[in-house]
Amino acid sequence: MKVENPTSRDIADLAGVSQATVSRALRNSPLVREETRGRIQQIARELNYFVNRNAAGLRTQQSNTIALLLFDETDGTDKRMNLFFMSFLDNITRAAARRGYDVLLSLQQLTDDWHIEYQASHRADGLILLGYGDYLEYREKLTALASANTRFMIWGPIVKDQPGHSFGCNNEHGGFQAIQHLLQLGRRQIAFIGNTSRGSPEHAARYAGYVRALTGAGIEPSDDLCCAADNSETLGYEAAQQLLRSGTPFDALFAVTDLIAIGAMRAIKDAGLRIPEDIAVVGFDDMPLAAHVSPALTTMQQNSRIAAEGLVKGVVGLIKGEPVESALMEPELIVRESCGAK
Amino acid sequence: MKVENPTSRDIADLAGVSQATVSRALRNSPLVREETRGRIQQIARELNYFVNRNAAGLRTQQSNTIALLLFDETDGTDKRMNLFFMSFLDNITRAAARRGYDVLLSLQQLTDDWHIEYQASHRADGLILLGYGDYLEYREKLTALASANTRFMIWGPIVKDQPGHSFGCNNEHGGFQAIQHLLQLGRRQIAFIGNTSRGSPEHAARYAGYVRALTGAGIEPSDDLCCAADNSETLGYEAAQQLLRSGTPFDALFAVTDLIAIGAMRAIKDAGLRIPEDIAVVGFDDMPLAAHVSPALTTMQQNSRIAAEGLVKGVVGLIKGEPVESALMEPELIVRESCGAK
DNA sequence: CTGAAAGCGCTTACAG
DNA sequence: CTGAAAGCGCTTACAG
Repeated sequence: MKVENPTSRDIADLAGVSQATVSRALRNSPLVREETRGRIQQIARELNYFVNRNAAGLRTQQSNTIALLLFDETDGTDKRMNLFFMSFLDNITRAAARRGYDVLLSLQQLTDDWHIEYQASHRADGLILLGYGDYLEYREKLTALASANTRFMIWGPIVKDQPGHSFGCNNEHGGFQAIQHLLQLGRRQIAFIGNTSRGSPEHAARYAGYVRALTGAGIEPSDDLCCAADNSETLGYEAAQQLLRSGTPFDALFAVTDLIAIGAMRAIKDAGLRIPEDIAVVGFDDMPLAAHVSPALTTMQQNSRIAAEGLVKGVVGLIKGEPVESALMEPELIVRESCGAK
Repeated sequence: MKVENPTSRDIADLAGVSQATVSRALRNSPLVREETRGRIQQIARELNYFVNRNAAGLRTQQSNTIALLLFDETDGTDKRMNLFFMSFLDNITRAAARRGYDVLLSLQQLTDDWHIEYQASHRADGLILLGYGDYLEYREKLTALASANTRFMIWGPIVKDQPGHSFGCNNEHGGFQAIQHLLQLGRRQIAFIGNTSRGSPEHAARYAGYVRALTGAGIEPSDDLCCAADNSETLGYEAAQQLLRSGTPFDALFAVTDLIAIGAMRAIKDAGLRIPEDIAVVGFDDMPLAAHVSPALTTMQQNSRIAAEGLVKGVVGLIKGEPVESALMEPELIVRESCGAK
């Protein structure tokens, strides 16, 4: 009774129906009489039959797969990946599975330009792009993707005139909240570390929130308390060192990412200062590390479950031809020790 | 000239050859005259053509895809994933890509039993199973997989009579090296935290290395210095607390994983003791966190690039019907601050 | 409610 | 070196 690699035809033979009826029954078509359907499904189960995805995909021109393109900006020296992505991955596969989609993983650099290939080769019905970095650099790639009619969602901010759809975090409001929190704790000289250039719109938005909060409190943001740094622990360390050496005093520091914050905290400690007593620190991301550094880092959390849901819902919508809007989710302040609130 | 969704037939028409010749040319068959081949490939490039994977897969009965099944034992309370896996994922996709394979990602629980489906549905040609936990519990699943003729590699130890092939870390030798290191630094009362039961053979093997090293140095391993704990920071904390309270003095601690070590370090600090002065600590895994805790954790590193290579090479071998042997790789001692060597 | 038939786009023996 | 033809295993109009 066992067939090696059963096909719908094998089931049809055993059930005494046509192959077409088997196909219908297995897809729960109401066209098939319930009794027949049950019998067929029973046989399929016994034979350990599963629909051949290649055949079904060829026929329907779908793969029911989403390609997840993760491009991170590790520069070779700093091989650490953005740990926030791990739970992101988890939640994305779950959100996709809930909708009947598999997830194809790729962690190549975005400098290669075979992303289009995923959809063109019918391996994926749509893409999700995850990564931090200089969005201006990607602009061209995104345009190519869009013009190739690729369905894709970008994890990131809503950027004017950027091709495609995105789902991201309300970074401006996140930055604002972080500073509000520090202000409420009585801090007045709040330094900022992060890249505020147009090339990293997410970080620039967090900076904009920083400026708005300070201005709203009647404090003039000072260039002397602002130091640029890309997302790495080492660069955070160096930036903090620079701020400390510049002589302009500050009693709080908002780092545009946790990784930068952690580097900065090390610099502050190396300078013999205490956290949060002398300098309160707030980060952004809530990567797993954040809860484990000492003191534990207060940070703006990006909920990866919500993010994953937004992205997957987006691509699936695009795949199905439904109208999709770019959207933002709200980050949440997680109060730990580094800000001095506890 | 642009065709919406070009097929090999479109190219054939444009090149004035048969569709079969196009197929051959695109696969670089030496059967096709070089001039013809070049012309065809040129046209394919211009049309942005990519072979329809569903059609090719249906014809060849292959998917050129490996499914990566990640099952972790997060108990709901501790949602942190084993961070070691992130770079593992990265290296696995790269190793697979090098061999022309895509990677399908799944992070479902192994308690579901659809893994067989991946191969039966022709979505993947083989599987890689990643996860820590009670291997005895998985035994049944593995047997089912094997009897369904599924090609799979397990990341883990070589277990007697376990179905399938595995690639893992030489945990016994790793444990041995960790203890050797502590002994060389003059520590004599070395505590152990970790699960030594048969259910976690990897951890049990590390314990075996611990015992061998101590015995070799003429030290009788003491049950009073050994405390069981599964892989979590919280459980590591509690286990260390228990050891400290028990009254049996110790000047070093070997934790069977970094996560446990990090929890234990917190307990040691909370007890007012210094690391490494009072108690030296060594972990296992070298997860990204390890370098960032304070003091930085000395640990046995598992090289994820080598691990990924071993696993991918294994499945691909199985897929191609080549003989595959289970194997082990050697972990490497990474000396940081927590052991007191620096 | 069911069946016969077409066709998705490839790869590959077979024939020349 | 090239072409005509079969067939991989489905899904789905079309007909009854």
